[in-house]
Amino acid sequence: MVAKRRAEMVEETRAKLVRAARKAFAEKGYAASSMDDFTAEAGLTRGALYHNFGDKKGLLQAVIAELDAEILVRMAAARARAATPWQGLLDESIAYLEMALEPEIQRIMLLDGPAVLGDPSRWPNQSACLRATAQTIERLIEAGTIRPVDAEAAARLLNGAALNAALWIAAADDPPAVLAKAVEAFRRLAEGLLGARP
Amino acid sequence: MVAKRRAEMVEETRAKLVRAARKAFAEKGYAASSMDDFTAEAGLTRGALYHNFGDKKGLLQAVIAELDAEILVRMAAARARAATPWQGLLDESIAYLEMALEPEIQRIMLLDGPAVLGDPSRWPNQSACLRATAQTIERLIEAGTIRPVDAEAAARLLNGAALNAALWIAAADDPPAVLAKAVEAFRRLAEGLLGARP
DNA sequence: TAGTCCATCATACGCCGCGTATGTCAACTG
DNA sequence: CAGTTGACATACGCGGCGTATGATGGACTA
Repeated sequence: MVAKRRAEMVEETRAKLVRAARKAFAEKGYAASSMDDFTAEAGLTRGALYHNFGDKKGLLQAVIAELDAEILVRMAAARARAATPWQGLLDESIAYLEMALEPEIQRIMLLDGPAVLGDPSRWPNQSACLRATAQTIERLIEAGTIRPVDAEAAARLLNGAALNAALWIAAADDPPAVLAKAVEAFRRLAEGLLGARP
Repeated sequence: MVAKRRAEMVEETRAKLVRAARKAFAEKGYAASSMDDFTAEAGLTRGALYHNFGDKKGLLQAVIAELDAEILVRMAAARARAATPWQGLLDESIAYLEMALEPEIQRIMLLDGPAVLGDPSRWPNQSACLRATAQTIERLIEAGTIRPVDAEAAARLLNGAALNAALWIAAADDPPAVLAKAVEAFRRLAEGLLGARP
């Protein structure tokens, strides 16, 4: 147990801070989260935070990077389960929509993230899940499933639609019912990307 | 000049505060805007602010209500100029997208607003421009132009897509070029709402 | 193995901004 | 014209952030 390596201890400290911050940000929001509070909860002080992450925004970036990686994995899993590539695009988008309903993801990545760090496409990790969707779209274009279109633009629009729908659903009185409406409307919009029109 | 009525003076004070706050929020963002600073700039103190708007969030709500009303007018104007109702929906959405590029609207309504006040559909004025879009869609359904769909869901998705696209465009290196891509992709998505498919 | 260095974190300090409690004056009321 | 109330200014305390400084214990060298 004792005599750990230096790198291990640093990594452990960073993990503790990210975990505590993630919890605090999700529950109270970024602005209302006191650094003294959640660093203490992690058994540390603000000194460790400033040393490892520079400032409060740096820690938020780290938390977002972690969340983004998790989202990426879950979207890929949804896409992999689909019968066709087209259904894969729909399923990964719906999966994104459902994930965006989780308070942790919604509060940190969809509300505070853009407000504090600016547009997601400018984030350090470049918002991996956005690029993943763009790649999915590009493959569908190459396969002839959907008409040529700027993949990045389409991905941004689809993600934006899902994001906003998630906020709407989460604030609704009857989330499941509203989720169904949103999914149906989303499918209709996405179908606008499909092949030739009459 | 002197001997103004009480109600007039109050309205003037509120207008001054809203104007100063709107400027500060747009330039520095909500969190970085010091109430002491921009109240002083309006020739007042924080006392007036707390008396008229309760707190900083209350003032943000007032600023947003003002912006929302302006957006509503401009969207209606864009829709009115269109040749057909369908083109009206597209034009009002594109107008929204372009307005979302303006730093004032983007910073206050799209970034800080949701982060501080939560989902726009829960705002006091209920986000008038969202309801306007929903109404436009309902009319198109009644006219048979687009297939039946939950109008509110479609409106939320379209607005969300436009909103996110705006953030993307504003942060891009070549905004005009990216705007063109976004508009084209948006049109394609919206066409998914149109009549029967093959 | 002893000595030195430096990364890692804790502690201490000052500044700023928010919210509230209190004070003041002009405007309305009868 | 006296009393009341609304509209705003002033004053105070608290909490949070950032930085500067201090302490400790691995890691490397000879």
